[in-house]
Amino acid sequence: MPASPSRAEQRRQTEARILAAARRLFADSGYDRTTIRAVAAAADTDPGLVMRYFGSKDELFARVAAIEPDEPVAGTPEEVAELLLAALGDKLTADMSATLAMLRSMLTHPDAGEGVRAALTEQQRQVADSMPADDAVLRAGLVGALTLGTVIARHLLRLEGVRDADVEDIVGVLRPAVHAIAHGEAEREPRVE
Amino acid sequence: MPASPSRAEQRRQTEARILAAARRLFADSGYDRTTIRAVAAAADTDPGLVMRYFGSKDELFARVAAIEPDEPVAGTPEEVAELLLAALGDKLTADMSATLAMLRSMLTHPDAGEGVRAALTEQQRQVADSMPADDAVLRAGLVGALTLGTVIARHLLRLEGVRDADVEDIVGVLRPAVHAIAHGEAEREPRVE
DNA sequence: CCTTTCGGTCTACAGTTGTTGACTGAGTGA
DNA sequence: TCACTCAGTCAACAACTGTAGACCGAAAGG
Repeated sequence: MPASPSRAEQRRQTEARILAAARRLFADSGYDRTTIRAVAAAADTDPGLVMRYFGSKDELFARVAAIEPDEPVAGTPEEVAELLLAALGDKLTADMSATLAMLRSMLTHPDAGEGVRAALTEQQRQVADSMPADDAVLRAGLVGALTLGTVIARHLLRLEGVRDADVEDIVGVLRPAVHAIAHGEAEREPRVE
Repeated sequence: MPASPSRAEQRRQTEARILAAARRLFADSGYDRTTIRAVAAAADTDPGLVMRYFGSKDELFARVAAIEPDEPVAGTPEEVAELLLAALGDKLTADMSATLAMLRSMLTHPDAGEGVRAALTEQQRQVADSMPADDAVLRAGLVGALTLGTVIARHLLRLEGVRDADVEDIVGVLRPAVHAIAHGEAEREPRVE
């Protein structure tokens, strides 16, 4: 066994521990209430090291709270609605360490919401492009709002009934709603599989 | 003109200035980033006074971030859905100093989300009671999620298209969705007025 | 008019924060 | 082997925080 791993390897491990700890703490406690000292302690290292490796608290946060954009969506309005429902299902299923960090911290970061806003806006444009309606941007925005609200309700507020429902049940209840918002009238829901 | 208003009156005015300043700052910057000193400065008074009048930062916060519960809702599922839409319309219309404080600060307060969660849960119970479905709690929660997401999208994120849309348009787009979530199938939307 | 009350101000304290810089010791390449 | 690099440690900083308490001066009340 390697009693002393190579220096490069050691560094990689330490950085990874810091990132993991930061992710967890930012997600649990938000930006302000997460201290460099706490991150260092949780990563079993020193505050000075955290600074040296990541520059500043803000840069560390940026590394951890970066939002990977959703899959691009396109197609007929019905197809887009189904794609959005699938994406929502993913957001409700995944372990959420990233999304949670994104949500809680973004809402507590100095320029709060900017990250979430950017991500939602991007998705919104794509969705809007797939609809002919002249209130397309509004409709696309409202689908985003529904998604955001649902994720917050489940993961952040842990709202009774939403917290521990099956993801398929949630998506099932939301399906007619998403279709109704995305294109004028409610669709008869397609039998999946 | 009263060069020197009565002592009691003076006190009332000062307290009011402090409360107004606190409401604004908590809403704009969240709990942690709002300091007693900043509140005092904005109210053109002294940090010590703020402490003397309100006890602590936490008590001051509780005073301004208290959520007044929504109107109770009841009736047939259709009626309940319409009541919820009306309540949503109100939330989108009002100047939101209270609701904004509630949202932004609640999400940044030490025990974040507890207030929002409590308010939503109460409304949720009422709504669930009005539906026969056995997934009533889930459906009620999702209506709450939609409401929450929409308010956040408009006031906090200021999402393009949602930010400056007419409230009636938003409610109009959301009507079939709310009906679809609240009771299984989408209603033919009632012609209002 | 004189004492009491109390709104308002000022100073200070103890703790925490992000951040810096000097230092140590072990791994690394010549 | 020896100089060098660099991961990791430690102590300290300046700024800022919530909070406490002493103090002042004018209104209130007898």
